[in-house]
Amino acid sequence: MAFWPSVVIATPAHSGIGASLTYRSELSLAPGTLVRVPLGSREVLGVVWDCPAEPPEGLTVAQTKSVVGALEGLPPLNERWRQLVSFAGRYYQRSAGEVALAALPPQLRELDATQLARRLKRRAKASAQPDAAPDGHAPPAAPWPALSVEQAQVLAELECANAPVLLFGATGSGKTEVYLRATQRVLEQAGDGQAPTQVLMMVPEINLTPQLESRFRERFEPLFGAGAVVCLHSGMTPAQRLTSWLAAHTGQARIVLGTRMAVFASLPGLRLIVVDEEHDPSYKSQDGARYSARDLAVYRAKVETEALATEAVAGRAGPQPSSLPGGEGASALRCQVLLGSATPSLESWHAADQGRYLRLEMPGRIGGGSLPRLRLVDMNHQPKGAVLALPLVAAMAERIGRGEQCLVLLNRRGYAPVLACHACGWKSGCPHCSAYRVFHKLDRTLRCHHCGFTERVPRACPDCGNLDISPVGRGTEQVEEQLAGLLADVKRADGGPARVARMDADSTRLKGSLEVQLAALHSGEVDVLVGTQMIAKGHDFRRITLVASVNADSALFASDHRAPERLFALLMQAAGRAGRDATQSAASEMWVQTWYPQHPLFASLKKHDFPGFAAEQLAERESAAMPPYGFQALLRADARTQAAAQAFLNAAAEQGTALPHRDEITLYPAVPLTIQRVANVERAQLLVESPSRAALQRFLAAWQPVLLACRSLPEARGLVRFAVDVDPLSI
DNA sequence: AGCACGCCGACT
DNA sequence: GTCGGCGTGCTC
Repeated sequence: MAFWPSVVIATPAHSGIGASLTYRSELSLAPGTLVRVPLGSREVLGVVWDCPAEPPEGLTVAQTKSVVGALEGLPPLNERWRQLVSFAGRYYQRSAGEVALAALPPQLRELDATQLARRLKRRAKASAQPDAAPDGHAPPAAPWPALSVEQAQVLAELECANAPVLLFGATGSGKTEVYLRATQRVLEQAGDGQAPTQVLMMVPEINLTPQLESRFRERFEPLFGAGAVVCLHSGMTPAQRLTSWLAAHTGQARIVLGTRMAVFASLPGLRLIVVDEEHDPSYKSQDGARYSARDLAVYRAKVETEALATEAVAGRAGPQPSSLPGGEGASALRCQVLLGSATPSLESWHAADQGRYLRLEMPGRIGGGSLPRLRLVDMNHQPKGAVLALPLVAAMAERIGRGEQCLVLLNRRGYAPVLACHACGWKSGCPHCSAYRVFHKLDRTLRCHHCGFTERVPRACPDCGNLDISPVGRGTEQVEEQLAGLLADVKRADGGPARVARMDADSTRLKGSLEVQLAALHSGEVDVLVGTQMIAKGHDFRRITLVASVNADSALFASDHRAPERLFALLMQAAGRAGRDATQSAASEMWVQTWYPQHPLFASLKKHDFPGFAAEQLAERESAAMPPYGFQALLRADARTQAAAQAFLNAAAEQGTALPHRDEITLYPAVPLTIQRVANVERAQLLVESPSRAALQRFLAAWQPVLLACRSLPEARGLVRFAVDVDPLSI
């Protein structure tokens, strides 16, 4: 008796290999089993997708190789996980194997069987020890904070929701406490006999995991043991990732906290997925399979719920009566998804408008604090060339004198985005990219933020020798320098001089320096913090009462149709950093310097009226048949010449003419990207649009072999790579 | 993507 | 005469 397992491996989408490869095995292998298989002259890790006892048609015995072996001791990946991976592969036009293997910890690929067995044994031993094991319902170490009326209301409605929930909560409204309580409720439910209940908590950025991790640990480790909370993100070492992944896969970890990659974690007892700051663009992957972790989270919750319902009907697991009041029964047997944001994505907002998602609102701040007042500074009425408006500087000085702190936001690191010669017009262009190199004054370098090419700043103009070369525009380094000068005579409440600091990717590059800088701010050593958007996100600063955005205008008129949405979210999020301490919130302010104070975005922002803003934006999107009213994909091409990139795209469009659903598809002409060349690679793209998501999907699937063929066309010589981006964030 | 095979220039 | 350049093509 022999079996013919179909196995998925880490083949890229365009390798020409279909969904899976068929091998031979003397033993039956459960779907989801991890196996080592021969591939050419190598041996690779794969996942069994199916294991029939009959060989597939059109495949001879001579063509098939035998499975080398299964990874012993590792339970197979369950059907829901495989369904998620299959869907992601199909939807984002990649192979299931590529998605599956990318979702597994890289160390699993290199680990040999004996090593793995040893690790698993060690884990089992550790969990058998009493101190690591949860002993039921020990009281929490510290009393939990009382819930606000809004929080209690939301939690009550969440409990009976049977659709994805969009939690629309103002910054400071206490969304995190809602996540914690919802998590607690899930973890106290009994599992289905095979796995204890689990929660997936996602955040957009690695920077935000440590503080959330400590809150979750503090809350749940006393209840569920020391290993109950694990993190999963790309900043971890391979060994840590493997440990966390195994803990989640075996059910020892009850909470997985992570970035977008965590959406693929193996969680056999998954009952709740939280996507915090669900509007954040970081949830969309920009390489490999370009998936949206938020969208996949919604899909995953649906798959898990359906499976639980099926099991309940089959009576295999049966609903275990939980300790919750109100006779939960079948409604407890589901996996919920909770999307949280103060400025939801228009996609999620629209879904809530349509009733596909349940919208729950928390408009008020904890402690009754109010949101900061918006102060618009019309830069047309400020002295020419002023980086910081005088009234803003005066307001900051006043607050420093009172012992309060200020945040200055500028989305550009370095000293100035360009260096220019006034005699001959030379500018600090990058020789490898169609972009300027940024002047970094601190280390006297010109740095390309796209390819990394760095040189010392020239003493004179490289073209004409003129010594008068000067910075154009401003970055965080410059604003820090100017503020230090402008506030030099300002005294703090304790009589000392005002202190200005800067926080951006440059100042936090070294490990641990982010924590050091945040600590300096918290302890009051710093009065004014200048920084990029990283200071606008999530951090809970207690003594900030003034936030200023110094250069927001570029986003107002960007060609990207999502730019206003992103700007609104950024300013709202930044404003949320101010007045988090309710005793100070009444006087807190959000300053915005702009040349266009009449722009409608500011009118909505002033009223803190996201629903009004969203309605306007959605109306615009609808009239332009843009998402979420229409559906898009991009075909992107990288090549040695722009001509080759465009030739490939045009050929692909031309040869796509006869494909199914072509009449429901609009193909736009190939165009170069805004930054046309990066690291000497020319980039172009072609927009694909359709009013129907299904039509777009079918067209893209049928297009795939055409793209493969176009790759080897003579006019596409020099093509480096191509990729399809479904539901792109920017076009 | 790897890793083969394959057909043309500068070295022991 | 070989080492090796990276162009095409395959991987059950």
